[in-house]
Amino acid sequence: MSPRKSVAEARRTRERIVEHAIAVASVEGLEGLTIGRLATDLGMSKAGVLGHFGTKEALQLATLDEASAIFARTVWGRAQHEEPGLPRLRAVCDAWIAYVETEREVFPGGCLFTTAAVEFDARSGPVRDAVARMYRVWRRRLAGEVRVAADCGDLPAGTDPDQIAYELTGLYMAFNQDIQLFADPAAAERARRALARLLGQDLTR
Amino acid sequence: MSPRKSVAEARRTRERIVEHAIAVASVEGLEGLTIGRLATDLGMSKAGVLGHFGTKEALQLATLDEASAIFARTVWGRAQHEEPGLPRLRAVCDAWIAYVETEREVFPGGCLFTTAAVEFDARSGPVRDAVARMYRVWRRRLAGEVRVAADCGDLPAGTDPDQIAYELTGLYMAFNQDIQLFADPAAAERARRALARLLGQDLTR
DNA sequence: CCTACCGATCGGTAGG
DNA sequence: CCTACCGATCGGTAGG
Repeated sequence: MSPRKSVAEARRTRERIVEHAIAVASVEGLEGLTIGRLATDLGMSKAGVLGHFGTKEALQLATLDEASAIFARTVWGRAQHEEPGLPRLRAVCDAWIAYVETEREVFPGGCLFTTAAVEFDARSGPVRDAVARMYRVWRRRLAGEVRVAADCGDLPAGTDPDQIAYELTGLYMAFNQDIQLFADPAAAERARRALARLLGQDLTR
Repeated sequence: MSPRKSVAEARRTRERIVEHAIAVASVEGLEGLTIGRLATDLGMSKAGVLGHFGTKEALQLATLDEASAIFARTVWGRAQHEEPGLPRLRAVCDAWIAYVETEREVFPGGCLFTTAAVEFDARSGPVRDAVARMYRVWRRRLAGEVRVAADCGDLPAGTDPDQIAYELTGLYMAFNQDIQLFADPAAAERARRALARLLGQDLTR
């Protein structure tokens, strides 16, 4: 019997649980996510699932954390090599559109953050706090990139970074809705047009 | 014993249930809404609550219907006397901002439609269908008002009504989030500025 | 509108 | 990681 292998296997099991929890939560919400459902889907016992986290709340936080890592990797990571300012901002927004459009296997019910934000925005507790913190970080990063773009003249002088970050957030919420609620094939096109108005992006490229 | 009075009382009880269901659902969601919770809050038995609707799904649909009536009355109703086109569109958007800001007693957890849309956008069934239908109607009305405004020259000639309606939806989703998740006092100001950009609205009036 | 009840499922624990 | 179990609550029904 090898303790090392056992530890590695346990970690792998935990990863499997979280990965599936993300998929379930994107459809049912973080509250609709249940231990029993996860156990059945993964062919485990409820105690086996819960043992990795202790409480449902800890499972929710772990699910949120991993979703956050995927989002950062997919959207922000892809734009990291671009120059700070408008080039990187455009790359981020393009990656964001692709993320909402193509990550349907990871998030079959759409962006988990949109779901979690609306689900917990009227509650209190650690999950709500985690969601709010993630949104704040994301908005601050967006606004920072807008600021650099404005400072170097790529965006108009009077540009308000927080305002643009706010409008970008709304743009992607509506985009997510067009895809999830209406399954509208024109959704991405509309999102890109809104983006063009906001950032003066070249539509023809 | 008066059958008429009894019927009227039953209707009044039903209205009380729906009114409270709206408040609870705006915080907990339409799935988080439970018969037992309603019964306790209203000092009734579960059977007494459920008897008015038959099933939880029927209760959810009744709650959604009443919320829709309130929304239509508060947002669209207030602008009805304005001239079709940009004047009415502006009045609708102003009323919409006021609605999100001030209807906190009716919707303590924020706009029920935002919550319901995200909660059901990845599911199937009558509730999802009802939510989608309501959003479609609302978007079509908005787009119609934009079209009139563009036709009579109050908005630029190339204006795409569906595009504007899409961007307006996103604007209000982000606005709702700023209020609910961040309790940001600058939320309304930001929403008005986004509106100004979108509709060329005069900010000084 | 009530009491009394149903089977199913919830999050979680004990003990191994 | 499992089985076996806990009290609480879920939506819903029977009968009045």
